[in-house]
Amino acid sequence: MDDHTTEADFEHLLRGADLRVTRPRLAVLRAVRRHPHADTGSVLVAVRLEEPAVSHQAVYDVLGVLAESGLVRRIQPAGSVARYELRVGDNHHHAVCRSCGEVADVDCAVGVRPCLDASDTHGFVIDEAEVTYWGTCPACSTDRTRSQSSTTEGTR
Amino acid sequence: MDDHTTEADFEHLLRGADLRVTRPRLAVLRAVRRHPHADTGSVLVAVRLEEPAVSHQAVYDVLGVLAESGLVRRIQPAGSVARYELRVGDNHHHAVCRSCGEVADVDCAVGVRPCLDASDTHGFVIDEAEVTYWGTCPACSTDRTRSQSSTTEGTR
DNA sequence: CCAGCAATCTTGACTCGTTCAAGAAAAGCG
DNA sequence: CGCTTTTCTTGAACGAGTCAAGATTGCTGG
Repeated sequence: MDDHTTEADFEHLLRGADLRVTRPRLAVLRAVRRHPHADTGSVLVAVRLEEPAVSHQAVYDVLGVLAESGLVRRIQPAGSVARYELRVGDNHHHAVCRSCGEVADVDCAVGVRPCLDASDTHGFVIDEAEVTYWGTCPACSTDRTRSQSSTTEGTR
Repeated sequence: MDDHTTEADFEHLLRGADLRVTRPRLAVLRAVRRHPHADTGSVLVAVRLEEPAVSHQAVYDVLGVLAESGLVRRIQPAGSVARYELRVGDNHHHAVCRSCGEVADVDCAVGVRPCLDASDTHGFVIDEAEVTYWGTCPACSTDRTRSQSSTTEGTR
């Protein structure tokens, strides 16, 4: 639950990115640290636990600039809203549950930069390869086994 | 521009998937064939060129069932709306332009099923690995070179 | 070839994540 | 300690996608 990144660390991160240090920004960073892969709404709720006066727009703005500055990473699996995480810099990937949307970190087996070498990129200048693993999370796997009958399951 | 898939082929595809053959569905299939990676709005416009009376809801429904049945593939890069393509069955990937959203097909260099072997999936049962290459398309690369001064460039 | 059922489509309202805009607040500089 | 610029608040708006109810239409069996 708790983490070792100190308040001062966050302050350094912000200053290092030429961003002003504000209460909303620190609160957002703390929220994202506590809730990896949280969507904007969850971040907003978490932020307001410590800073009740922060507007939803501020959270959108903050997450936006933090993502642009590379302090947080924004992920957005198909069919899901935007989610955020603090873990940046290491090219890791994500497993997404098709039924509940749960996200888990996955270190690429191949090592750093998985299959960044695409054969023919049609002239595109590629700077990043993102891998998303689709499947079923442990919780949903169990549910499925139990209520085997459920018809409408696969996609949607 | 034109394609070799005949009307009869589409009919077979639909019947094979236990789907009724309707004018809207055939029109959607033709539209997706003509416009690979088109979003729903573009598909709607294309459909109405031949079937003016088709509702937007019908297009959503049709694209939905076609995707569920595996007759079309739905892709949705972060920050983009849903896009569709006919090319299914071969595990190919996509290059997405960060500046204009253009999408191009990319055959994975590693062969079939790229890095589907994730090291630790935290108990997730993975059934698919999706790779998205992020970069700049040829057109946008050229633009960038020309107007080198542009400051706000990177993301967004 | 036609009746009947179920799947599909039309119409129109509505949700929800996200963005836009304008003015108030506060961070950091000199 | 003011000033300038960034950041935040407030409140409205946008747009992709969804929901719901009733009208149509595809397909099956007689």
